[in-house]
Amino acid sequence: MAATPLAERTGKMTQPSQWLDKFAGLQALPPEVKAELTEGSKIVSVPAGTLIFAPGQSADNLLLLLEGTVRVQHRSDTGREVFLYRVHAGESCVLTTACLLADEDYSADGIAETDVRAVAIPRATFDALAGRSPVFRRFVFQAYSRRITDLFALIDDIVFQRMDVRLAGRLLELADRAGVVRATHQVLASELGTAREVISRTLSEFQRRGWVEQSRGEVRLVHSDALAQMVRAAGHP
Amino acid sequence: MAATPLAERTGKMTQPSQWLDKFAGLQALPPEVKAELTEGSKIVSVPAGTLIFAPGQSADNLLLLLEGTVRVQHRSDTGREVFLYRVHAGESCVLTTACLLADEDYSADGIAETDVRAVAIPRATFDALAGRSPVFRRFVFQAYSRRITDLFALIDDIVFQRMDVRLAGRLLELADRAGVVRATHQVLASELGTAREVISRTLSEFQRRGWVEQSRGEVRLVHSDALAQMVRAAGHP
DNA sequence: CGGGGTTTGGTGACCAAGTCACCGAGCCTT
DNA sequence: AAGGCTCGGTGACTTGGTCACCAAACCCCG
Repeated sequence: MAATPLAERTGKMTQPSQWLDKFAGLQALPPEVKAELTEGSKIVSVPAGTLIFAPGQSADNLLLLLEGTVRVQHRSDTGREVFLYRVHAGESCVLTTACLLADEDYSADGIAETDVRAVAIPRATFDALAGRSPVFRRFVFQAYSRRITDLFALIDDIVFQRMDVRLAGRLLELADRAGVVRATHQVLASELGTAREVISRTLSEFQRRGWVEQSRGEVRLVHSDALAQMVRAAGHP
Repeated sequence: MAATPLAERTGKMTQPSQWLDKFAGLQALPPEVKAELTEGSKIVSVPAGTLIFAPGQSADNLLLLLEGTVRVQHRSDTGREVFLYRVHAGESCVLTTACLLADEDYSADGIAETDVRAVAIPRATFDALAGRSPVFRRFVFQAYSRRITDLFALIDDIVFQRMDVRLAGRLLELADRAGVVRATHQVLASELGTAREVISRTLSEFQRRGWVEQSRGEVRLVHSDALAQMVRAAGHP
């Protein structure tokens, strides 16, 4: 499937319900509601790096990700940024919905980390479905619930967990199948809400122990068991 | 008004819409929906200290607070607790709703800090109204939106703000009209997700500067301007 | 190909905050 | 009055964040 950056096509697909398969919570929708959903939404593609939403502009689409990842972060009054969470394919960018129906400005930035394909459900369709379908409501609130749980976990990670453990965990998450993480120290620092120097020092320590190897812009996990072990040990002290 | 601990009365009040006045977002409901809401809900009172909801038990009421405050905190895997936010009269305990409709367990504790009176909207009523009324949906999502914004603010407070500034701000919030905060160092510490020693040291410093006076279990703000000034200065660096 | 600028990472010094261990002072109960 | 709490204070140490600066790797462009 060739990339069609920024292309938008109408929702009338040859197989209307095709993308619905990606979202378990929507399978149970009655057929006519499925039809309404596919009719009333469209598929959008955006290239990596696009700012998908930002504070000060009210969202007018709920996005359900089909491919790619979106990084959600918050820019504080002091100008600095905190990474909040990452939306993966098969998930919805659900926190925008609060603003959708509340007509409030979104308070976080969403940035496409990769090329992204997503279903965009406009406000009118969303509201209609939220009114008509209990299953759809359940889907939305379930997504909420998960996201909020994640945020709570993030908060106590920040408050209680040691930096080395958090970094180890993040490296494992970000590594590709070959065990390589393509990210600068600066990027890792902002993911964890810390300073670059701290990442540099911690990675040096990991390297000294033979757990990772570093080169400019990437970290190779050569002993990911040890990292995983560190994370596990910290989970149940 | 005498305390009637744990008493529950049916929602059929002499003036059905009386409590609705406390919630601006619900004023615009059409009369018949207001009636459905007051009929289908009840008013509950719980004494200070009651555990209102907790992880592992699925919530089955949405609470709208009429009087009192509820403290919401998260107990981490490691057993420690983080204060998340406080629900005041006129607000709803909205994060439970996600779990309400999603049938998921709530991931935080809610504790009545004072005697509390609240409207309890059971799952069935909530779902019916969410389906029937766009205004009600808007109310719910607006409450969400605010709460999430607060959580984001909390996160970057934790990540970027100095402890002394955070403590100053919290003292101002918790003080009564006389400028007295009734709380042990331990309580203040857990509100801010830090250690008691840090609070003790910071308060000693405030005292040395003549901003506060301390005695067992309470802090008197004798120069709250200075505290406010410190908070203001940190807000826009 | 070589030089200048930019991006990335490394370091040391310092400060802020969290942790640990321990103590003593106030308070309550009986 | 005595013993047992809760509450707060303190010193020593570790971890993490900040600042100032430098050096190596990369990039671009003439």
